[in-house]
Amino acid sequence: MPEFPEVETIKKGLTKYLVGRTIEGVKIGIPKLFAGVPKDVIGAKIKDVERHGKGLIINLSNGNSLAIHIKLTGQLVYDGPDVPKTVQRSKVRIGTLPNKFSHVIFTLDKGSTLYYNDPRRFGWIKVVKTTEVGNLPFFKGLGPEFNDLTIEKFAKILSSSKIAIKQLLMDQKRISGIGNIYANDSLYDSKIAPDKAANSLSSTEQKALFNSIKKVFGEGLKYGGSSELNYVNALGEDGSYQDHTLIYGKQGTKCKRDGSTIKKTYLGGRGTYFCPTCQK
DNA sequence: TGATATGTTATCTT
DNA sequence: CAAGATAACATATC
Repeated sequence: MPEFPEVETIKKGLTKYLVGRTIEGVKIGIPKLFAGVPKDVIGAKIKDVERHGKGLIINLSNGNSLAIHIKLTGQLVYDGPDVPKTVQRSKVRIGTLPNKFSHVIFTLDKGSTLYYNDPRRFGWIKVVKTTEVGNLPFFKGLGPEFNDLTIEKFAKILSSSKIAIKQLLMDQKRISGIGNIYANDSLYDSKIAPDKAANSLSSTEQKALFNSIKKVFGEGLKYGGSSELNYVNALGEDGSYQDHTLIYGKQGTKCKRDGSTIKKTYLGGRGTYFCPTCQK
């Protein structure tokens, strides 16, 4: 799913290709996905791109911003004459551009285009004043970035609730950026059971988990994100973390540490993978 | 054909 | 009242 490593990868790509460009037009196929009016972005230059948790913000020169959340299946794909010929756009997840899921299309200067594709239409794009982005419910409720946390702050957050540790990690209001894949993998890596009460972790476990999240985030970035569903980067390329998950999606296979069969259950309505013997 | 996937938000329950 | 639990959202895919 699009979590920190995926959205950060998109942000880097968009920054490289969009900054300094001018939006010349917007074509809206599904109005629900675009809150705002085209004239508030047309003619504006793109200043920079920010990421907060799993959300993206494209700041414009006219005082407005495009606040974007791609949720499960959104894609932001740039196409233009400056895209290197060596780029292999995903055949499986995109095919041609535009395609039948290209619900919002931004026409940019120099013959380039930014496509917002979203088969499940869960995502959103909102035009708001740059100064008001922080008032949108999603950004307003967002907890601190995992990468900004020290072990001390992290430990304090964990000890604040007896909710299952996996659910706490995925609660964007407490810590932002962690979703189902990296929550499962980091808990496996640190040998902690997903349903263990967050406030019952020892300080050794807290540190192990902190380091494991850093590690799996690093791996996610290294492999360009996880494309097991619909994620692609800003140029439409697949990531490959889905081929390197530690435990996500591996139910029925053997644990690499002790050979036990990996189980799948549901915790908070979300798929949860764990080794029943080495995660305690 | 119907069960399945999930990030966020809304609503219900304790 | 707040924290936690559960349902809803949307729809392509297997």
